[in-house]
Amino acid sequence: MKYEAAKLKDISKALGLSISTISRALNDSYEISEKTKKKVREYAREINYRPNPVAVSLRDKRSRSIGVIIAEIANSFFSQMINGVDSVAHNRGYNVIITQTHESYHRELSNLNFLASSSVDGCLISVSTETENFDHIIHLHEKGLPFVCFDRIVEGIKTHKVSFDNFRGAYEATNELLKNRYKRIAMLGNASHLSITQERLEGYKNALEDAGILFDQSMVRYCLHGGMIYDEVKKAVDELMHLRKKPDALFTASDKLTTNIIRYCNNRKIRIPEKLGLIGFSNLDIADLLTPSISVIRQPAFEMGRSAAELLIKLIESKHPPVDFENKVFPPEMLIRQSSGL
Amino acid sequence: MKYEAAKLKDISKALGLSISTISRALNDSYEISEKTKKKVREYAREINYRPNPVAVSLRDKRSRSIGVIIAEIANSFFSQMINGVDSVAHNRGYNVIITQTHESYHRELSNLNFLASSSVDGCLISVSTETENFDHIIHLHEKGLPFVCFDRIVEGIKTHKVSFDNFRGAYEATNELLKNRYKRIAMLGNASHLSITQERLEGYKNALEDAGILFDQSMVRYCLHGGMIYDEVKKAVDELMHLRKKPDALFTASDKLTTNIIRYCNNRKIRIPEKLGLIGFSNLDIADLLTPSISVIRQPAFEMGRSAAELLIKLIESKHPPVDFENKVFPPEMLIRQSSGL
DNA sequence: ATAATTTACGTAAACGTTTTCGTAAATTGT
DNA sequence: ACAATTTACGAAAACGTTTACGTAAATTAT
Repeated sequence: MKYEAAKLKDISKALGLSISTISRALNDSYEISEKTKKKVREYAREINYRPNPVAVSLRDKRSRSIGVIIAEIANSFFSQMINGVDSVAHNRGYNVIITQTHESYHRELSNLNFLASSSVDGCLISVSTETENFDHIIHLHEKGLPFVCFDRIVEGIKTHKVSFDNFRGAYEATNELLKNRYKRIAMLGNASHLSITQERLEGYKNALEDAGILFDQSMVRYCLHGGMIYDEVKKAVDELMHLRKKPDALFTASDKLTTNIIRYCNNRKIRIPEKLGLIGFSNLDIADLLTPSISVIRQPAFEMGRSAAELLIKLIESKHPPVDFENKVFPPEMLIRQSSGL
Repeated sequence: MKYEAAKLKDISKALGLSISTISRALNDSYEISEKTKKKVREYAREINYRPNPVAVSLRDKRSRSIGVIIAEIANSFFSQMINGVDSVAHNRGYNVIITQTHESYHRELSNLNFLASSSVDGCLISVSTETENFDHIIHLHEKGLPFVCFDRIVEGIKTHKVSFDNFRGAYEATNELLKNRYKRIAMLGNASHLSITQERLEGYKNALEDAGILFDQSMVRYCLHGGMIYDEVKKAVDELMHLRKKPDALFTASDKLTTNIIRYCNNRKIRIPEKLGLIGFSNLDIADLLTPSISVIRQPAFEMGRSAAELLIKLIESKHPPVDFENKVFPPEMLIRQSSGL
């Protein structure tokens, strides 16, 4: 026994009216008498009729669903962001289809094709760390599929963007360490070609510069997988720690990097903040429970998700392509705790 | 300019063949000559044709999508579980639509209606803490919508279930505390009517009993929101801590309860494990990084997700309703660390 | 050589909606 | 009283597939 929902035909037969009359009655058309409307509405409610969204999608050439492409659900930044997306999408009657790249370009490609062929009305995308070429996205965008980029920004695409003030976050974080008299501050970044990595690097550089400290390329290391793979992080920090002049503080430029550095220091018995000052990007809501509590740059992920979803839906529902595009930049929330100095 | 995907008609016109011939060629029908098939396939590939899934859904009366109802995405257990669901669903060509209840019965109801009317082929559900009546689920299930229950089990529904050995997890956790010579072990549980809460309570009780300790009702407290709301947790622990004979150890029966207890102890400067032994359910992957490191009962969330998805898809794709139903019970992974005693 | 069968394709219906167009019946206007 | 208009509805097409059915042409069988 397959699940069968009520349809217009059922109401039509039951009331001896045509299908089109039923449809119009339920859509409150002026062409239908109040008496008929009432009768139809009552019966529809009785059998719990809901328009079949698949049929409506086919007819309207829109599915009322939006696709989301992110790296990992099991990442506090993204899961909070999805919450934001979800909250506005559901309110506006849109379905959300979430796909993960796990930081793989290949999966990003296949997810994107999947979403496009699934007739989503638009797409929210934060590219994978592996993605260096944006042709797949630009191609679909040019064919008319609405996109909103968030977090990791795609170059060369004319659309709305929701991003974060990575420069300022990194600048203030570095500055916090400087203020606490750390002298040799290293930076551990995500994949070097990502927009966010470059912006964070600039913030870090500028803070050093403003403090009169010479920028030293050897104090910067990148992790292609954004900190997901512990061994990659370990290798990078090991290198830093074996420099002739090793760092006395560390700025970590992603969520997973921050937690894996803490794991590293635990393993190596490196005391934070005495031996190594630490401040990093993180949206983990228990960063304050660690010992020492971790100073973090927090991103307003939920609000960013809301904003991205709103922009996308606006794009989808507008008749004409907008003349100019918004670039919403969210400010960092600096949560200064123990790890960045006492 | 709206996004327009290639369709059969485009190929049909281009090659001067009928739409049905194109369709059959692409579906490798025996009725079409190899020569034609080749020609069609090549052109289809050239224009990147993909069948419109909405049209296919309407035709086939199935959408190749499954709905998931959980409490919170931003909860490590659920996000890991979704990863598992996602991994098998995508392999089998199914879409995953995730909805959150935020532990509200009302939202569960509306999400379920939304999914059912969205023509999902089946549903994976872990009920909200507020849900005490399962009629909405049973009703849809009786109308033929396939369900698989996981984690929090629904009573009175004849279908596959994917659960966790809550009894054993609670038993072993309590036992661990007993082994370390804690005498007055309290339990902090999720909403009392949930299946998981009752099973965990039984495990806790049995461990006490086997150790010859009298079960004391006043040592058990429940949090209706499963630990989501700090004040609710605080109130419950405050009560425990103001008992004449206050507990010397605590068993927390959910993810959020465990982290919020740690927050409570931090605030109140209660030393773990000296003043209060602690062991709890948690799937956080940084429980080992806290000081002290937290002993946890870990649930194989990813595997549970995979299993649930596999069972659901099997249900969806089987012609006849299965004669008997599986009840997969996953064993706990006990990660004993410092918080439960030295 | 002619009948029977197979091959290779086209036509049309169906899935459940919405909407354009058409039209009897009822109402209004003069 | 008759024309003009409005009211209230039905028939049918369209969205993009898949597939049952029909059928010329090609092949095989006798």
